[in-house]
Amino acid sequence: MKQITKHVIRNDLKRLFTYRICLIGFKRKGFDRIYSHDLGEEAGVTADQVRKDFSVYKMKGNKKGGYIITDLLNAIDEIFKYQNNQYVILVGMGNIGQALVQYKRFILRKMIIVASFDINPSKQSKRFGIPVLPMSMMREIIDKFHVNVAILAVPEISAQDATNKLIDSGIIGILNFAPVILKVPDEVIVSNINLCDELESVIYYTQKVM
Amino acid sequence: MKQITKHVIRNDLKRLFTYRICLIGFKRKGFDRIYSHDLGEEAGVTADQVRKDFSVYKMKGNKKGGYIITDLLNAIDEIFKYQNNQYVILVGMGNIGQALVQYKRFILRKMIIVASFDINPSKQSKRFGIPVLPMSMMREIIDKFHVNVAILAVPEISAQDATNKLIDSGIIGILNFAPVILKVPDEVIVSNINLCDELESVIYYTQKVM
DNA sequence: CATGTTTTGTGATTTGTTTCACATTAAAAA
DNA sequence: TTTTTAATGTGAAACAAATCACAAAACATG
Repeated sequence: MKQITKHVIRNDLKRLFTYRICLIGFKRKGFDRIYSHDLGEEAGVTADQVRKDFSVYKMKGNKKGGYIITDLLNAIDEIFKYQNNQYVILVGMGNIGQALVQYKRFILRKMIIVASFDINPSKQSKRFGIPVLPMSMMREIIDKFHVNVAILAVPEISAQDATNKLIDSGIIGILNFAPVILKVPDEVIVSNINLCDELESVIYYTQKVM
Repeated sequence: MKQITKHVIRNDLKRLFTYRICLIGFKRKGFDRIYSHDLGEEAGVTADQVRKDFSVYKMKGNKKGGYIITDLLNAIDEIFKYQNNQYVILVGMGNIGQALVQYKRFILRKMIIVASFDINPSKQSKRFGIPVLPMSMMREIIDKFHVNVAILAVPEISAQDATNKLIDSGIIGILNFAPVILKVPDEVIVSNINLCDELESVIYYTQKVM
């Protein structure tokens, strides 16, 4: 029962996500090549760091000519395996849950919320674009769509129960918005997003600055 | 114009947030003392790490008796200065923005969204519990409530413009939900929450496991 | 009251990450 | 064609973070 906290993802992999955002931006602006220096500037890291990261993942550029943006994007896509749609489920149709269901960007990245679950039957009748189902149907949906990953957006108090049910139904990865450290078996991945902590940390640092 | 990315906050400070969550949980269960071992178990870190963290911040326990939970919570509160209400503003009343405005937990942590801003006048008439104002009123509100920190939940395309306006109006800390690396002056803190990246990283790791 | 046990507190060590330094290469300039 | 310049690529060095090991303290027990 080891808990893997926040930094589920290694820093260098996180930077790959950042690089991708930047690269897409450069591409949109009409560039097709990029120097480590410029990408670093955009991504907020040193040029050394950029080259080192690419070096680790065997992404090659051209001496003097920089990196070809499309190649980099393809390499990153390859690392994160973007060929196929990834089906996920969502538990908890409160404020956060509803926002996530309507969040368009997931689909652009081939991540599809196939269904959401809520204990409250009144939520189940409302129209959200995807089915809102009772918890009892969880296993059926997970099996049907071969779902591995769930987004957990339930209140703190029911987070652990929901987690147990998810794991019981075959889920092995959870993106958790509840401010609770979930107890899960070793093989289950948990990544926590704590909105209060994030906001608070910004406030903390702005006060340090002054 | 240096961008401070994701890890705005040092790892040890992040762990303090985690410890607090756990400590509140233990307190609720009726404990008033805690051993580093048990807290570590709950927080998903080693007991050594817990003691080391507390040691760094001069939080003292009692040999053989463990730590007094209330003392720890007070010490953490002291580090993050929780005496006063912290006023923040929100920009962008899309899905995410609306969810954040209704997010109860901010208030429990004395973080109060005093107003939100949206260019769309139709949003301004709707009832969300707090005023939804045109961008032109930003400076007035920031001055009135001495706001330092803003939550940015606008579409990617308008994120940089909104950021410029925020900084221009005196904001020095931004919690950014737009998938863009914002260009800001050195003294401005940016913390990025990229929901796609987070979900994707969970998917990535579940696929590694299998 | 002495002895054993449990837990904190922290310097020393190890491990991990970032930065540095420079060899290598390719293009441009002379 | 040779020289200069500007980039990548990566091992080595420096730095940062986590773990280890154990001394010190407090309590429990005989």
